Amino acid sequence: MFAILRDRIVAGTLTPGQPLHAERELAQEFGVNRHAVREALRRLQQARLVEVSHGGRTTVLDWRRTAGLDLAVGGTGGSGTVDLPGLEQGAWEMRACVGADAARLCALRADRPTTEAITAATDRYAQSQPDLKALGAADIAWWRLIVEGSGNLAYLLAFNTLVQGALAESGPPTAARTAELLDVAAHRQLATLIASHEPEAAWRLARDLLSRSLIPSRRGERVR
Amino acid sequence: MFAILRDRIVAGTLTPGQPLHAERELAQEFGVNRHAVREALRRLQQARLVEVSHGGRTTVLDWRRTAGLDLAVGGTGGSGTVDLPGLEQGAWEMRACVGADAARLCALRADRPTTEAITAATDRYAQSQPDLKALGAADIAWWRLIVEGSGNLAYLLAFNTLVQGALAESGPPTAARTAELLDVAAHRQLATLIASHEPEAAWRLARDLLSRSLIPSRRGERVR
DNA sequence: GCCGGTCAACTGGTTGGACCAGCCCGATTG
DNA sequence: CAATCGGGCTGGTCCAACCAGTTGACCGGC
Repeated sequence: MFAILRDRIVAGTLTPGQPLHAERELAQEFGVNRHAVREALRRLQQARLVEVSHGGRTTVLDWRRTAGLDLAVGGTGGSGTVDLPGLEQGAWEMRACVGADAARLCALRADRPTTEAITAATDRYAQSQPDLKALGAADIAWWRLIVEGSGNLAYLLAFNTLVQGALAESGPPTAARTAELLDVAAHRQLATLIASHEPEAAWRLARDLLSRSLIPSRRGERVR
Repeated sequence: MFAILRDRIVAGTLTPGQPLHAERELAQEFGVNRHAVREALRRLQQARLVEVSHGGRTTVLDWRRTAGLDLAVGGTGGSGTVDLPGLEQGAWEMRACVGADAARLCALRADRPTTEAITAATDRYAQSQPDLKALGAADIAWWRLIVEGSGNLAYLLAFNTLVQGALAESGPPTAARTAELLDVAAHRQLATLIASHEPEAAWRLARDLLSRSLIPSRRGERVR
């Protein structure tokens, strides 16, 4: 219900400004109770995909202007992720951009316990090396420590969204992503740069490391 | 109802793993019908602040690990923004980081109509100069074009979240922010760099422009 | 003919109560 | 003691009203 309407909105089947059917009608159309409709509409409202007004009709919003990053992660697992061409590519670019700055801020701000925790996590990361799946999980845990160490709440929340959303379980990792995961040396070096508080070097290394999984952008090439 | 529970969770009054009261109890406590409780819980669930399981009890999640960036923007206006110390500072940093990369990608990818639209928006921006409020609105519209021109959907969605959330209407602009808004020359120059497809220079200028409104970070200084 | 108030018919918002479905845990029973 | 069963909790769904705003057509007076 929620997922269906959401998909229709982002797909453009329901255009911005267009009034949705009345709750009672929707209930009949979907063969479901009106309360179920209302809960779905509440979720659409929170996702800022529709606007409801007491007495008036519920209208579709322009999601490109109103929807938030959490659009990338459906609901609590079950609802299914939204299918937006280009979103995954964008998520990887965002990971590279924000991850690098998080490493920089972490090198700038992290206190002793934090840097030690990162070093310890680096060892755990190295030890889970043969298994790609375990490596991926350890990589996420490792980055989480850095993002937390950056002291930037917005980065932390965006990190959660990306991990649970567009970056989660998108099939087998690409060759570039595999290469990134296997480069334990770079991870170790980044941990060292953070521990020794070298923001600029940490930023540069993190940027290089995270940019590997990106499809190179050429002039005029639009992401879809 | 939603806002109250949300605030209790992020404030730590309700700790992760702790089971929430039953829906029927919550309805009685808040003096409201159970259906209203359910709608609030649905929203908490979508915000990934609680986990509900049929038959079991609804439990509080660790929002630092699960909540997404949209936590920064309450609901549709009315619900009120969450009060999370440090979130606003983090949001400004994120704006600087993502905005700069968006400018870079825009310079890399934007086609002719897009660059022309940006140039036109720059003029509109310059013309709304005396009024700080109008200038701020024009600034947002201007940046929106750049973010859209970057072809990165994740940036666009995050931009929406930031604009409507932590960055929205937080009192009068600071002196640094005012200086940024009044620097029409920098805006114009950035538009030129984008139109002439110079990603590196665009990135550098955007980064400088957007970093002005930031509180400088010193070693060991944690953002709260 | 135009203006302005009124009212009926929508819209979403809330309520109460009943019942279904899944989980948990203690009592029962082998 | 262990496996099983069942009752009483949990959330999930439904029906049937009624409240509360909004809208627009209608009708009277100017």
